[in-house]
Amino acid sequence: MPELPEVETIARGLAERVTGDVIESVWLGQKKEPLKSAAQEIAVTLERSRIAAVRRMGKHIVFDLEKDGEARTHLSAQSRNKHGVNDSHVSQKRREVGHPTLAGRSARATPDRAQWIVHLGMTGRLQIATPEAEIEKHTHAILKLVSGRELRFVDPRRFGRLSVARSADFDAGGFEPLEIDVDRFIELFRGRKTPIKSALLNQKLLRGVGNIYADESLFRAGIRPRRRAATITREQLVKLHSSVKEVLREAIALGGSSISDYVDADGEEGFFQLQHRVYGREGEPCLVCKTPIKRVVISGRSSHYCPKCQK
DNA sequence: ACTATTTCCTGGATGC
DNA sequence: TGCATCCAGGAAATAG
Repeated sequence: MPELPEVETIARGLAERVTGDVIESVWLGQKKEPLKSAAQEIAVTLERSRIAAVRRMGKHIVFDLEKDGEARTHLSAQSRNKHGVNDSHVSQKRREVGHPTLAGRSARATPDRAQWIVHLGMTGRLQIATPEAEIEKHTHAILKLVSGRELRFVDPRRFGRLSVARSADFDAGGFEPLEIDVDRFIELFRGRKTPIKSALLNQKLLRGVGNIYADESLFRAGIRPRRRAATITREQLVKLHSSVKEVLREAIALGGSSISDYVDADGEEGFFQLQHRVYGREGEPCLVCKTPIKRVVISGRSSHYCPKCQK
């Protein structure tokens, strides 16, 4: 399940491989769940755009896109044609038609900017493939790249989401856990009656922390997941602030946690699952005190902790 | 304004 | 072996 460290790993891998490439055409599947923006809007925004950068925001992967004046000329021609999404593979010849006039180019010297936002949900994957490679079941989007490769979005459980941001930059909400300072961090939890575990999972507060890293952070900070956020001392929150950052940094360094079928952009597994101290260790001895690790459900999520080390 | 619960999804694991 | 049931969980929707 991709959380911040896994998404960071994937985004870095993709950045290495597709930055500078141009999206030639887009195919989107029939299933509607994976599409948060309208299919046509996604296709039109992506087609003929250059991938200027790939980065992570919370658990989202953000592709920064640029479209020059020439591309826009073709784009508007295509929009008028009202092609169905599944016909949106753009033919070679149309790509070569015409040249922008000098006037047209100077009038639009700044490239159009947009963003393609991908949330992987539970089982989403972005794979780089050759056109010959077999199309996997549950493939919901295929981007043909000018380099000749394809970028494919595969997601069996369809919890993942694709969207585009055009008029304004994408707002992922919340603070980046690796950037927030300790005072702001403490402020996030003031007056909150919700269990600290739930607060850590709330993306409007911190973006990117998921179930694994919430449990691991709370263990390192010695705080039980059910503790009401507002009752936690300043001192403990200072500890939690550093624990969250420590866990995330270590996980990123190891390429994330491969729990079920998570692999990075190169198909490589991460290794942080070997460092888990509580997550997935119900009944096993605490690595510090040997007390069996407990598992409880908090707001529908399994939560693991050591009843002796965490108060 | 908050907080808690339900819902969406499929595949793998489990049980009989 | 086959078939039904359960479980994983992020975030939006719904309810309180």
